[in-house]
Amino acid sequence: MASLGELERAVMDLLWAGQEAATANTLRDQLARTSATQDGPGHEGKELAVTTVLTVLSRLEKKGLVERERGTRPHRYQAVSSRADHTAELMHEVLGSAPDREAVLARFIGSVSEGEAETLRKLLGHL
Amino acid sequence: MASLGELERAVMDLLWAGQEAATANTLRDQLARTSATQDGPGHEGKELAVTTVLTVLSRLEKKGLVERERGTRPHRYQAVSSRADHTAELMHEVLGSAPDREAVLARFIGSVSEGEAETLRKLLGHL
DNA sequence: TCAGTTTTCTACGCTTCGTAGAACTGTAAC
DNA sequence: GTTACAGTTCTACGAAGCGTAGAAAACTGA
Repeated sequence: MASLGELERAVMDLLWAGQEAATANTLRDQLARTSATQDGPGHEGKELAVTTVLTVLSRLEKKGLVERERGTRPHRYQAVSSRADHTAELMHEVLGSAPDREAVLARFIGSVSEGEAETLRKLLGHL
Repeated sequence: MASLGELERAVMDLLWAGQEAATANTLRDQLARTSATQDGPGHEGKELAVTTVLTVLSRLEKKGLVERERGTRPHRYQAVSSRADHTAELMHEVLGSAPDREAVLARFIGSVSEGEAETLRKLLGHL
């Protein structure tokens, strides 16, 4: 249950980018703005209904990616884990499903940039 | 377009396991047998229709995971790349979607077993 | 209590996947 | 070369996931 839809991902990106918990309305506005800027001029930002955003947030909550404060009246939503954590977890998930983990790691390392290889060496150094 | 359904995955597992190209019928039989043994006794193997297997193979072909020899009359199907290659590619895909690649790698390395860390060190050594 | 805001319920259309019948096609034997 | 059969493609349906949002319910401030 790892894959996200397009809008779900867009919402997660916003939650991961912002450091504070956000309300559905805030997110709705940000979605309008970001899609307007990123998709270039002429492609006006999607004016989503707030209910749409709320539905998506509920689904993300059910998936365990988002948690909400139910106390405050406009509920505030935030990502459960950082994007980096989440992505790393995904990578482990992908890797975990393989019986030949070492072979996978070999292939993986084989196609990593030199800069990243260096990063990895450093990270592995102090273990 | 990375995720596979349950049956699609089962078929890929068979294609990855066998070294030779297989026909739809062969796969149908293997599916019946493997699900019988793996799921324990009492759970009889799924007797799928051959058309079902063919449909799945077509879909896998469209996804670029499988290729078939159209020359021979019972078409023969085989995985385009090894499971290890495929999995490693998936990992790169997951990683590639992140703007903070180094942070992801750090988290990833952080939760790798010591044995695998050793493997990684060796792999990174001779680059 | 009332009006406005926020959340939940319900729903519809689209796509993917498991599943397979129906129809078509190639092949081998007669 | 016509026929019978194995193999392949076409078409389709039901379930689930996702984008989308209206309608209804719940809440809050006045």
